[in-house]
Amino acid sequence: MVRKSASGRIGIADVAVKAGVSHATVSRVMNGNFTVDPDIAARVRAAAAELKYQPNPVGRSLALGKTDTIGIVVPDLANPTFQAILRGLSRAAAQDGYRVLIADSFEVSSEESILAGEARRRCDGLVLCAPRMSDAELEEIAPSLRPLVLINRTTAAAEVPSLVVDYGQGVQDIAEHLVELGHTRLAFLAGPPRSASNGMRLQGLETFKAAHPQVEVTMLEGGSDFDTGHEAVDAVLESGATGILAFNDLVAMGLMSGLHERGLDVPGDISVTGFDDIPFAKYTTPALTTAAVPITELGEQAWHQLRALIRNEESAAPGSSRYQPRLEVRASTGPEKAPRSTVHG
Amino acid sequence: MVRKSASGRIGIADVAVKAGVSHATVSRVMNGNFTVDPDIAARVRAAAAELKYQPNPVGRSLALGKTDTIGIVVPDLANPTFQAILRGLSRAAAQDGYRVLIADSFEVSSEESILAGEARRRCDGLVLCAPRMSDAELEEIAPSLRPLVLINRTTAAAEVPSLVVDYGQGVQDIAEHLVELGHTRLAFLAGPPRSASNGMRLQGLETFKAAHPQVEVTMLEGGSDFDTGHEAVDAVLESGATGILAFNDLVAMGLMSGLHERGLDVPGDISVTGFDDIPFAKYTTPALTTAAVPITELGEQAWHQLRALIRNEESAAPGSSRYQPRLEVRASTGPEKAPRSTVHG
DNA sequence: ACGGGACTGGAAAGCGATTTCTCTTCTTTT
DNA sequence: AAAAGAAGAGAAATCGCTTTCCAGTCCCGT
Repeated sequence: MVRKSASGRIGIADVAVKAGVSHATVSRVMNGNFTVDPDIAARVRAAAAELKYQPNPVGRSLALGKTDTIGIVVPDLANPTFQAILRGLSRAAAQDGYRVLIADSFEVSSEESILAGEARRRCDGLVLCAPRMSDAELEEIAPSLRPLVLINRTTAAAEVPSLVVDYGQGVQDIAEHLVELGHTRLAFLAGPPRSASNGMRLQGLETFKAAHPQVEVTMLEGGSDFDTGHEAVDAVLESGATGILAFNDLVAMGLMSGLHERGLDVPGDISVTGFDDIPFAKYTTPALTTAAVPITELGEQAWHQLRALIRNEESAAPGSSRYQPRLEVRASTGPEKAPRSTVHG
Repeated sequence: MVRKSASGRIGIADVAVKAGVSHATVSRVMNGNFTVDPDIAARVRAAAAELKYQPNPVGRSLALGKTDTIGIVVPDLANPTFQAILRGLSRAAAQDGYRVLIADSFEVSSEESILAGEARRRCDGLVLCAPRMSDAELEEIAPSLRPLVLINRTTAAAEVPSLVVDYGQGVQDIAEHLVELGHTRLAFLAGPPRSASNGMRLQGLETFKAAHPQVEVTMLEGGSDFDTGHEAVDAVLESGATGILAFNDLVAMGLMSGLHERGLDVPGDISVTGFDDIPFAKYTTPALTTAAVPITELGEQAWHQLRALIRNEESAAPGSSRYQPRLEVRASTGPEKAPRSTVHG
């Protein structure tokens, strides 16, 4: 009969009794401390095996002051970008024996810092993914969240590395590509207003406009999902633009679908571009021209940065790094046809 | 100057000192125990606020014997189906103040039970998603994992509710639909061999074949992602089938993309169907005919079942439930054209 | 043969909370 | 006014484990 120590599960005490030693010795054996007589160690191991003893991680965490768990806060778990980051992070962390706790803020920026704090206290470190909170708030809470790694966001707070994708450059590359194809009237379908990556894209477009004064760039309201793109068809057509830069691949796909329903040809009538190069982008018809972001790798790198912080708080803070998107020209962009209207304005 | 109790963070002891009371009293106040004098309670609260005290969840967990966290084990975090389940689960659990810890087994079935055990010990309950392990192993470890909820898998172990989608019925519905359109030669692009849901589909097809002896059904090897579908083009064409049942939407999309590259028309030349009705399915060209599975809802229901188990182990074990897929006829299926070859075999 | 260093393993002190137990102190009742 | 009862708050036990501290053992050199 297996003794149960008060609670329902087998504890270190049960093993100690069965092996006829103190629980301190059991602990030593379980943790590979070699100051234990091999015979006794064997006896303890046998007892542990027979009882199927597994140390309670909560007790362990309390004693050790670490949980072997990291947290990640994302604004929207439905977004493929964040899913990919999560996947990369989880995979990399698992290889080092760490688990990941997820927190979805559902784009409610006011919840973010609370969520982050709660997650952080249960973990050894935190990855904050494209937080929607203000710069001021971020800078204020960042220190209490360390070890902390930021993704697609930066902060002035010390010891907080951040990994950011250069969306501004990516958007410029795409716009250049469209211009080279002869397009002179572009439209940008924007993303969520609070998204920093949307801000970076807007900045990139400003730079582009400065360099290409002859190109007309219309800004359209948007979002980050299929429906946004699908619903934007009218606005896009009204703009008269022939080259559309969608916030991301999802929006681009929704838009293409909508254009298709209107009987318009992509890229014959209108060229459409996305951003991110999600796995689906290759398989749309026509295949989507987009800017590829090594997004899973981003999650992986986030772990490496976090690991460095966790392992050695003194270590030279690993600098923040910047990822350059790579233009992927596919079939959804083509040369501008004869303009539908000769003059405008 | 804020006192730090040994560790770097502010503990209950600091608040106790600052408020001039014992930590027992602080605990009482923080937990809404009303046997504390209002004046003292106010003093404690003030001290806690000033020190920005937040109770350490690990210490709390040890004392309370609960972590307010649940775990989920999935075979592949890259799979949209599991992502959707995770999303539903996370959202529902968050509403009740629970967090979720994720574990990805990367389709390595031998790791699954270890992973599950480790996750379970850190949590108050576990959701096992489409486990790839054998029935015997599942039944053996299930009791030690309780409270446990299974998704797309059942077990004989007691007190383990499971939520399963009736893939068999769904496949039959799709096949019927194709037959009604005049197709007499079908092909099934199978999924991962160890997947139970693949097994259910195969069973469904057997039932279908028994009911429709005149219909030829070819079985093809496959997988669960885009590339599988894309690479299956040759095999599909060789089979001579005019109606293709892909394992899921991803495979269907990959296949359609491949067929498109070969200059074939869907559904003109070949009809293609998917399974799951992922958000993308609506937006492919042509829009994908598929069987819709309320997958996010599945994650949500998993939480409800788990919650019932956690809250009251005595409660009538909530029965297992079965979800019926709903046929979504879209544009990727159409009537069979004149057969490309009159006779075969 | 005896003192000192290397080993072993038990006892006990945390880790940071919650909670029971107990002792005051203040009310209330007779 | 005395006894019984209620209420409030501190001391101490717990949760399950790790780890320091320390008391014995054993072996070795002198």
